[in-house]
Amino acid sequence: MPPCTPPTPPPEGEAEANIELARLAKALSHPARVTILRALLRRDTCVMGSIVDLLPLAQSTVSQHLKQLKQAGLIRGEIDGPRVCYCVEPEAIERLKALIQAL
Amino acid sequence: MPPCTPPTPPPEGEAEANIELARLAKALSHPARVTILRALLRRDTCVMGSIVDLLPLAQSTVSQHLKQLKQAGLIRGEIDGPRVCYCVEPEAIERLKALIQAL
DNA sequence: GCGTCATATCGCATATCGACGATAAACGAA
DNA sequence: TTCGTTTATCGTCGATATGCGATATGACGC
Repeated sequence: MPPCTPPTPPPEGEAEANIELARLAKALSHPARVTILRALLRRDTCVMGSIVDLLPLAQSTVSQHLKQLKQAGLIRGEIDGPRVCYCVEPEAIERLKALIQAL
Repeated sequence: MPPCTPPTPPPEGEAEANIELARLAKALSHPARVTILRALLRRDTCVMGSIVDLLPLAQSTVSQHLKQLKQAGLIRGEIDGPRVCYCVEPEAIERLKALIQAL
């Protein structure tokens, strides 16, 4: 007999939390995106050009990664003259931390 | 001028941490895998058959997801008679929590 | 207007993911 | 040994991810 406790009913709203966590985790599932997020958190950079310099990737590829981070709600892009200034969404980061910590 | 601090050199060993975090995040990047991990953490189930019952997926698909969780080091499978008993690797979970919290 | 700079998007190639059914492999019981 | 139960693997498929160069878009200065 395997060492298992009797099956408990899955807590309320767990399915939604699982989907939300999976979405956020997916956004972090590529080293380049983790690198970008960390750089933005350090506030080293916020402009595309300098983010590209951090990575061995083409500008278009970096733009795609930024798009994914934006779609996951982890970052935001504000138009700043001819550039776009990216910054993190602190609430989303906190949400991610909370979901992971609750595991 | 965008509101950026002067560029700081990236901390020591950050690239490795980014890769490690991306690997762990990738393992959690699918709702089914989050569901499985949570069930194992609750110790509701540990055998394939009951895990399959939790999900609207075929047995072979669940086996694939378990394989990915195992390859990421988040779970372990112990042969228990004709069955396999899966359980979480607490150290890996703690590592994940630490990496996320350090963001 | 025109050109320039910075960024986003398009189009394409390749690789990986996620799903399934079918089958193989391992084990206990009869 | 043979059968049934349980899990892993294989082969295949469509969908998605990742990368690039080329091109479109948008904002500014002239």
